[in-house]
Amino acid sequence: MKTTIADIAKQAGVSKATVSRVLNNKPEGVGAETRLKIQEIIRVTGFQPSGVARGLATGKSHSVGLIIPDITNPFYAQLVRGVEDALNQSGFGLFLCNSDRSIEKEKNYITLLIEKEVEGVILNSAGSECDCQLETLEKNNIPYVLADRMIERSKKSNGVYVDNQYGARLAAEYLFARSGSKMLFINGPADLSQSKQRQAGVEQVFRAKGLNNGQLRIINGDFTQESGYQLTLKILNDCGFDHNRKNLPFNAVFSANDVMAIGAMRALRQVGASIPEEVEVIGFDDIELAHLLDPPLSTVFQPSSEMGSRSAALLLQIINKKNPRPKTITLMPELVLRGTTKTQQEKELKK
Amino acid sequence: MKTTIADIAKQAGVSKATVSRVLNNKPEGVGAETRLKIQEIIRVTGFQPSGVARGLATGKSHSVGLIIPDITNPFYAQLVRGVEDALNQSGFGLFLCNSDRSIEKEKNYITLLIEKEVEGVILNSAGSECDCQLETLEKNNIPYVLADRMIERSKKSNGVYVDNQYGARLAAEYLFARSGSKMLFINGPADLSQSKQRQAGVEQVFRAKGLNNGQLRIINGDFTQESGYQLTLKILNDCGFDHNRKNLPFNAVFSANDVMAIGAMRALRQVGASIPEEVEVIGFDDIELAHLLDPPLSTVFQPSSEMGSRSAALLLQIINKKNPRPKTITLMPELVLRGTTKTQQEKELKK
DNA sequence: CTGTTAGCGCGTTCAG
DNA sequence: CTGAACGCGCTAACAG
Repeated sequence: MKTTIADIAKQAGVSKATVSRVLNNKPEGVGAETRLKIQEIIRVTGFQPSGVARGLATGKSHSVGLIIPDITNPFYAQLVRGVEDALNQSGFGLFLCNSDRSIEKEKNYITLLIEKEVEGVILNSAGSECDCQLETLEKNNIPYVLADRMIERSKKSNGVYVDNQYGARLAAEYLFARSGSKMLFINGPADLSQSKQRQAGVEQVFRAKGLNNGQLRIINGDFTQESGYQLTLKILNDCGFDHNRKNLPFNAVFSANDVMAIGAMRALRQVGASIPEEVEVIGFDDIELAHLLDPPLSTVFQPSSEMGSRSAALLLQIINKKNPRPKTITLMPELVLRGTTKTQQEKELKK
Repeated sequence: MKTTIADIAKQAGVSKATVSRVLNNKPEGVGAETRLKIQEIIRVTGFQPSGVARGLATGKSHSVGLIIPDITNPFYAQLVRGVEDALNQSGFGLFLCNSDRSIEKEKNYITLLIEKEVEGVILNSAGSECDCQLETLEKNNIPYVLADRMIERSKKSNGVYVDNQYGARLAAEYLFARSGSKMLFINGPADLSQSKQRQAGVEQVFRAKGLNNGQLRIINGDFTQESGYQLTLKILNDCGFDHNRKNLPFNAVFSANDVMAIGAMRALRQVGASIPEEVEVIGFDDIELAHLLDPPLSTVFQPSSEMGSRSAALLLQIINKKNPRPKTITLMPELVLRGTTKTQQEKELKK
């Protein structure tokens, strides 16, 4: 069968304990000669100790879980990459879980992760109102960090966030800069913390500028390209938009992610509205392909990969008991102006 | 501390064995009453058995590893999603590993996975020449399936592939259809099986049509957008391309993946070559955003998600001993014509 | 139908 | 410096 620590011990003519000691690089407790001899045997035999058995004995599985909505979304792919890289440097394994933002799937995954005895969980998943999953985690005494997903109780939790309100403000300030601007804000699902914060940012600018209700329309999509497309198209149709009459119900679109922005652009193009001349568009995320679109998508950049690596680093800190009290890290987004917005220069000129 | 099966047993006034039996839903061996009683205790106490301990006892970790180059690449993201979904349905956990196509990283990950005692590995990673990782896997008696990555010895291995040669032929046949066509083929890294097969496909059509050497130029990129851009631009410059003289060194580009195709498009646009009028472009993969580009990218569709789910299903079969002899599944790619190619209709008309 | 006894492979005392 | 013995939490025979 599989070779074990006992086999190595027998071959070396020593006891399992000694082999264990060299396996774990215990500084002392083994003679230099015996150590070399055992190491040699391990080398030639290609022996690998069982992490499972070790986990049982030490209570450390050396693996963590990561729950995200969907790896297929480029934003999460970046985040996962950041997590994975940071984790791997510390020799940790990563269980990947796609929840599709379903609270039920998320619960099942948490159950799975607990069974796997992960040492920690990074969570970015379903809605914000139900936090029973976190209770389960806490009851089982397994630490977690929230990535880009604030929830009510998260004030007491560890988390890595991006300042969504600030990001939304950046976009809103740009789009509301010219007088007579009318914005369509395609927000994410209403129950998400990100959505609430971004909406707060938009409304903050809206109020500061003293605009009227006709100048801001907010709808909620589900982050898919299709929803951005359908929602935009519906509004266009409902308003009885006629390209010849140039009666566009808005001249600016701010979308809570790039993918929906792309959907919106598709709808706009379909009805013959030009971008950015007639409608300016700003997305959120800055996925890799955003600058490859035509016109290249202006957007609010989120440091997704960094959010992942910081989350992982924070979790590792907690696991190593280096971090007693809850800590929150906030990363800053940036406005990236490209082809779907009129240039700043042009705006200056018009003044 | 953590509650264990022994605690439950004590509370129920039975032995650990009995609890274990209801935990594993052993059809018989437990009285209906006792079973209900134990189930109730488990429910209220929220007890979850340790998969680690179970793994040690049964030799089944109920988790598998997946090694891919980079989750950030949309193609792999799709594949991972397929794998994860299929695995999760069977209650398996997934260790995700990004190798960056580095043989060393790949080896380290395999070591990690062996320590984790995964029950199987799905592999799509580094070059094709070194197969010592597979030997390690075999020596440790852990089954694996190759996903979209044929290697020399893979004839004897389980694998799920897409017919790359056929896919390349589809593209080449289209692009070589009109007389006087000159194709630039941006292939992937030369050592990859996919690259070899695609090149074979292109050359097969090339020979069948009896074309001359001036009509096909093959270069190797590394699947990044930047490489597609740089390589295309270099060729354009080396030929002393002058937009006014209309001396384009090729009128068709076939790229081994969509991302490089996008890079090539960027280069073409930069020098003022129109797509598809002056240069037709076909990519490979059909990533989600391909049809959102302007013009929408024509490409060879690969069923990446299905490749993932089929790989996982196959691996599970093997794990369950249902699949004694090596099996190979080949999926078929499809040519998707969109805006970067002149339409078929137009070609018909010109005849 | 249920309890007892042994391990699974490793880490960790505690003697020697 | 080293070995024997025990335990991690659970499953799997084997008894009763």
